[in-house]
Amino acid sequence: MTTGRSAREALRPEQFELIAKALADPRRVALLEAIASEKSCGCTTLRSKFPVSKATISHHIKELVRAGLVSAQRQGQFLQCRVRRDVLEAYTSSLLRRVGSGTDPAS
Amino acid sequence: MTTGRSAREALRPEQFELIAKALADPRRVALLEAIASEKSCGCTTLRSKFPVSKATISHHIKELVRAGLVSAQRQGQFLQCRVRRDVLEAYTSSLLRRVGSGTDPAS
DNA sequence: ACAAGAGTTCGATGATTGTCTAACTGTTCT
DNA sequence: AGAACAGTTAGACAATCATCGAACTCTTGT
Repeated sequence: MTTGRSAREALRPEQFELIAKALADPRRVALLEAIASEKSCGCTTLRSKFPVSKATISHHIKELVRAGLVSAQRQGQFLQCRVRRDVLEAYTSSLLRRVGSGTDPAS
Repeated sequence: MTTGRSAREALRPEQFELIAKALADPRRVALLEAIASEKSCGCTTLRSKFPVSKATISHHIKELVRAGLVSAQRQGQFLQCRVRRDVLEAYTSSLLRRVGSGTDPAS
């Protein structure tokens, strides 16, 4: 389904920073991992996997959405969230590009 | 010089977390970027590029070394530090692998 | 031995942040 | 309408962290 070109190009510095900060908390990465591996991933479902309150889950999801790593939409009373793998890949690409040259003497 | 197999395989969770935290500070990423683009990169050289004290530079470098993203050795009174690009790549690989499946319905 | 320079270590401080409880909004079902 | 459930928001608190100045170690050159 072609993914849309969306985040394939470079990230804006602001988003780069938001992503890096979002990934800095191990719990949040675990959450991201759980979202990626689940089909439906409401707060309550996720909450049953982590020993944190639903307020904390909600907060983490908000941060992940703010960083662009996750897209979420209400489905009735539930929250449907999916991992934006393209954004994650854009981040890793940007990171490798920024810290790329220097080691290889070919440049 | 074949790089050694070093960090090609998966990172230990502990190091994964250290790296993520190390990359969370924009200044530290900028520092990492500067180290990657410079040949010699002592604290004083780096300090001239960022408006921070040498104590702060030293602290950031220590964190980068602790995370394994940079290797540093004293060369006389100077500090010689290089970016461990293999470790950075191991991090991005681990990240993509962890948050990998789930979006594609093929599994 | 002495001075100057490069980097480290030590507290201290202000800002950020992960977490909680409690109160709130919105949805679904009877 | 009312109860139960899903998620959000607000305020508070503790922990972490980036930063600094100052004192320290180690090296180099005189």
